[in-house]
Amino acid sequence: MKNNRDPDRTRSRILAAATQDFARHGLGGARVDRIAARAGANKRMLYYYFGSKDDLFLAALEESYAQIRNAERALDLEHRDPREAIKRLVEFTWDYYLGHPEFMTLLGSENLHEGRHVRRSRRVRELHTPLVQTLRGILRRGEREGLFRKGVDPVQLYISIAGEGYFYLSNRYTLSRIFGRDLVARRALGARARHIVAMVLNALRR
Amino acid sequence: MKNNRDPDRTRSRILAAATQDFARHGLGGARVDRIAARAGANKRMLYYYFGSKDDLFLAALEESYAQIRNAERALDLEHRDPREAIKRLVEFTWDYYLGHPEFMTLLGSENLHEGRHVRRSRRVRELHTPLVQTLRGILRRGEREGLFRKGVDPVQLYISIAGEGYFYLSNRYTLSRIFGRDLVARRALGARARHIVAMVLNALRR
Amino acid sequence: MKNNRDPDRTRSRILAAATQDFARHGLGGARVDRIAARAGANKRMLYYYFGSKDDLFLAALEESYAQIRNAERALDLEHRDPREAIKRLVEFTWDYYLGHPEFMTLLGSENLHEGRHVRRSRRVRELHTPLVQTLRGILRRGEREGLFRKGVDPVQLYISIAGEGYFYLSNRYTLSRIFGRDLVARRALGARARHIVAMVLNALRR
Amino acid sequence: MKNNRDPDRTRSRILAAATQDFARHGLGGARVDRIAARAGANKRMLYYYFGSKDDLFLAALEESYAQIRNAERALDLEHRDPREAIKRLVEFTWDYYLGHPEFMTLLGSENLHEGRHVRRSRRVRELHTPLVQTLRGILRRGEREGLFRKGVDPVQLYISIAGEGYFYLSNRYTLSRIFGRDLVARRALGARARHIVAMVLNALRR
DNA sequence: GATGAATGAGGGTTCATTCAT
DNA sequence: GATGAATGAACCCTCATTCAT
Repeated sequence: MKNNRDPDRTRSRILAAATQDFARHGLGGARVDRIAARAGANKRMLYYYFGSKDDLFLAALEESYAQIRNAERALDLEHRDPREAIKRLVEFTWDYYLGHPEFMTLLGSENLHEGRHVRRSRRVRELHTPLVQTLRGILRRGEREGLFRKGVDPVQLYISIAGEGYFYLSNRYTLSRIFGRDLVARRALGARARHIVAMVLNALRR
Repeated sequence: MKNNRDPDRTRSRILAAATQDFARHGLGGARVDRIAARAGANKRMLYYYFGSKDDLFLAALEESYAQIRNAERALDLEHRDPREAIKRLVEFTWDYYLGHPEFMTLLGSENLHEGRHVRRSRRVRELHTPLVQTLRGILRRGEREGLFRKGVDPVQLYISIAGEGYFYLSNRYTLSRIFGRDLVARRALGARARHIVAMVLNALRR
Repeated sequence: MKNNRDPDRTRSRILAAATQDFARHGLGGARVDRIAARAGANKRMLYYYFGSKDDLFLAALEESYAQIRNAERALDLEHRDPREAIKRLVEFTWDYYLGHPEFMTLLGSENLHEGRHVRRSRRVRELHTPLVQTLRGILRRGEREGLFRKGVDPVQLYISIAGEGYFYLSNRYTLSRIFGRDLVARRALGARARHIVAMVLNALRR
Repeated sequence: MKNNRDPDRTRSRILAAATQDFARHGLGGARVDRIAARAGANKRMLYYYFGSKDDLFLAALEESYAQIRNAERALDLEHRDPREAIKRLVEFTWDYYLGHPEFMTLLGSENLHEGRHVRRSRRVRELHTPLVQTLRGILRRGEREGLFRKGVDPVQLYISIAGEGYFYLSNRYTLSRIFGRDLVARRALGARARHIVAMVLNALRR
């Protein structure tokens, strides 16, 4: 059951294992040995394909960004009623974080290291141009239709939408402890989703 | 320049150095040698006063929580107009994160490790009971006075207020990169502060 | 409940704690902190009274030697029938090792370190002169009375008597394992005692 | 002078160096750095091959047990006159301890630690089954031929044979000191060998 | 493309001992 | 006689990376 002689699968198995390990333990806490073992690959292969632990981390991060942006594009927000579009985006973002906690941890690690990997990546930058355009379009249409108040910056809005979910989920352990509540109980999650939608939509009202 | 024979100062110098190093490098990335050196103390003293790296991390975290909650209490929110109180809290929270980036990184580390330190800390739990009471009171008064919509959960609201600032600031490196903007430029920071205030107050409107 | 101002008790408590710790963990494995804690004394006192860990070890060893030789002298072997005297000595030695396992461990440690403490101790040497004299006397009387064979060296005999018990008891863990028997079960201990007595008495027969 | 690329030699060099260091300094006193240096290997290799200092100790112990039992088997005791067989075993055991002092120290360490390594080792247990069988056979033949007294337990006898040499040699430093004799002078060693043979054979007589 | 063996720098922690009071 | 605070050397172990095959 060796994974010999299927370079693509070897590569992608390493990347998957790495994403998992980086997510669970952070960049510094991830272990090259563990990643190789989990991927069923020789440690040397990891260097063969990715060059270094840092490069592997960047590859994992790029891949994760690509995935969320891909899923986002499929929402088809441009052709919907502005309020509906915002609601969909809010719910999608919440659900995505909920379903992909590793993505948040990857972001956390990258920011702990002051974005030193992402800075070198052209791909990451390119992935995000469309997102801003789309949001700007929705906001404009909402303003014209008298639904939204004026002057809302699409970037600020996106960061708000993401932040409402990110902070709750990425910091769920400390928040659960300080507030004495299990914030990831099923009912709590549902309540949070409704809260965020209400917050954002109300905040945009004229 | 020995720092002999002033146990309190030695202890607090170690704690300060530790907070800094944990903030900059995360729990795993922090170095016991570096902390001791920065504190001008012998490495052994760190263990003498705190027992282990993990216990030192918890001490740093508890201290940080205590500081933000102390500052928060000084806002005297109970005796203010509900809208004013919320605005002050929002601005305070933003300013605090802005002025204490190490606090965010500490939280990030603790959550990466699934809250395993904070779980053992009674102190952290106790520090937060008053905060929720205060917020609940403000929301009630706002409802009674017809200013705020009903049914807003104080815990959810607090997480929103904090999340709006936390995500923007803690993830400033990746966000700056993906949106192609310097999010910590002075003007950008001012814009974000205004955005958050507007978001939260608008969201609470009846 | 401080043990202030009773120097003799402090000293002897330290010595007792040290003997225990050296016995349990060996010279290298013993811990100065643990000894002080167990003695309810400040660590500095240990150095005040004994000078160093090594000197403390020697003190413990000397004290232990003194105790076994004292108990031995009380057997009053000189005035007994030679066979009876040997039997008493064999049984005493066995019982003493059984009741004072820490003595064996102390000896083990000292020999691991090639006797470097005992070499400096005049006291230890002096403690043992009478023992050889006594044994020599018993053997001579036994020979004259036609009970024992000739030419048995008292030192060799003593080492045999001690060795029969020492090896069995000091190596009880490995021996129990390799022979698949619990050598310190009550019945096993009784059997060993009888075996040793029989061995030695039979070996001395004419 | 790199010792690259000969895994078997590397492994066995580490094991040999470890055996020496454990023997000389005990388990606690042995130093991983020293072992690696003496083996001409990188310290990391020690962990690569053996996992931990404790596992390395067990490996050394197992290997030492295997060696003495191997040499013992070569004595071919089953086909000899019972008295001759016992004599050969006694002399072999004495000579082996004399020639392999490290084996005694290893046993001493293991027992200081209450047999915690050997307990996990199936190999050690298995190595010793044949020995007891052989001794039992010799004793039975001796009884039938009217040479030996009845009721001697082979395990007890073996422990006596080993103990007579072990105690004398392992405790040679303290014993030499307390009796004021050099017990490892050539003549003393010869005398001890003769003493043990005489003791054991006389003790078995009918 | 793939492998097991090897490396050296440094990780957190513990130690016996001493200083200032 | 007694104490808490301080020291620096060293301990076992782990890491990302590279070499030889």
